[in-house]
Amino acid sequence: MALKHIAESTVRRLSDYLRFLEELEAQGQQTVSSGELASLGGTTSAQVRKDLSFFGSFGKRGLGYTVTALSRSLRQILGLERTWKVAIIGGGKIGRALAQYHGFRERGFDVVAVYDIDPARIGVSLDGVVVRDQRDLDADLTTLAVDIVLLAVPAEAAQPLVDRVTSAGIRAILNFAPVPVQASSRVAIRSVNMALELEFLAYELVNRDA
Amino acid sequence: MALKHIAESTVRRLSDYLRFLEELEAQGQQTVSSGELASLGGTTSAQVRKDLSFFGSFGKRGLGYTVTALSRSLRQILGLERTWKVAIIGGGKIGRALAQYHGFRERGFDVVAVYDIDPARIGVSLDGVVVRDQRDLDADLTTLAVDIVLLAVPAEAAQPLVDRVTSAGIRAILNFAPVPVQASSRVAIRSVNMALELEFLAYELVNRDA
DNA sequence: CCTTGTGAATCGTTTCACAGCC
DNA sequence: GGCTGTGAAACGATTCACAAGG
Repeated sequence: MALKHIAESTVRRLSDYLRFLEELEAQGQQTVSSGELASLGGTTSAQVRKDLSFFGSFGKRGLGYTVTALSRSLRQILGLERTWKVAIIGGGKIGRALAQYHGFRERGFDVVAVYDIDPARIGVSLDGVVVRDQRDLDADLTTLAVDIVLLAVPAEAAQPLVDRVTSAGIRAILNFAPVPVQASSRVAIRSVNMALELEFLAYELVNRDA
Repeated sequence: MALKHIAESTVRRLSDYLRFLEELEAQGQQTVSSGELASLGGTTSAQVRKDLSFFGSFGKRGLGYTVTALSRSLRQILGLERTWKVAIIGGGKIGRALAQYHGFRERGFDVVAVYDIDPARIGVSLDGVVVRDQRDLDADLTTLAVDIVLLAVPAEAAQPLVDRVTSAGIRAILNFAPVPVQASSRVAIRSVNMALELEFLAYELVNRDA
């Protein structure tokens, strides 16, 4: 299963579906239809069924999907049956906010270390994680068995750090620096660029129904 | 110009191009080719030319684009020739980090107000912006002439606030709550969901070259 | 010769529509 | 009757390839 390449948009929607399923589970709902999942996520029932069909067939015709079973299947597909170790590079405002963000741990992402180069920031404790010296980074990535690196550093520091952590074997990076970064196709990179999101909204404000 | 609907991906790339152009401008470079812009942004020269072609023809054959002229054109297309007033709802960790994030002001987005419902947070000053009582929100949105609202509140508070601010006339929202929110098609909404980005990376770690 | 601008071709995703099953 | 699963159709975005201009 999952032999072909799956579209990024599909994977993101699966995450959304999982969130809804967990809510429905908490409410004790037994089954759910593709139409119901669709309206929660702002998509269509056909889209939901197609998304799931890439990975198998999980529903019962005439009935829908069993909430708990589908929920478990999605967690397995998304690789959420284990916890993942996350290191944050950059102990500035964004790095600190990320380190203290509870939503990560809730979903199985454990922040195991935060790094900075500024001595004033090293040693500070953030929700139980102490900021470490960035010189220890390369060794730590291996000894701590870090899976995912979050980059919360200035623009000019981003690409060199991508190169550095990928050399150390990291294969997944979430970049918050306001600059596109590149790595080998073996490495998964996502960028979150908040200023760019605002620029998109500015564009929409100027051009929507114009 | 810009009559047809332009793909979101195109608009986002235009923001990237603009960033590169500003760098090149700072370095004093006079002209730039589509290929050069492409390699900076990790795309192709044909993509760059196609993106620009939706809005006009900005280059000279055999020569490329004049850095300053294209830069100005893109700023105009993206609606960045004016500043935009931004209000942040939620004075928790994320709201505070956003309020103090310098990257917004640098790109013409002025944080004019931060709101919270917790009396312990109200009155606190964040980089010159004082956290206000959320009860004042509706009136303030009009009197302060807010253009864009940033939502940095818990999941369950997000949709009600979307409804509330859109009723007050807001037409652009950047949502940081970890839940999809919906509004009329007159309103532009973007969501930044960091846990979802991590889940995508987890999926990639499990499935890439599998 | 170099590089743009763009129709045409390709590729990928979403939507449609219906057969199959509960 | 209701709802899934899925080929086929429609749609949309990217890439190709080349004519035209500097």
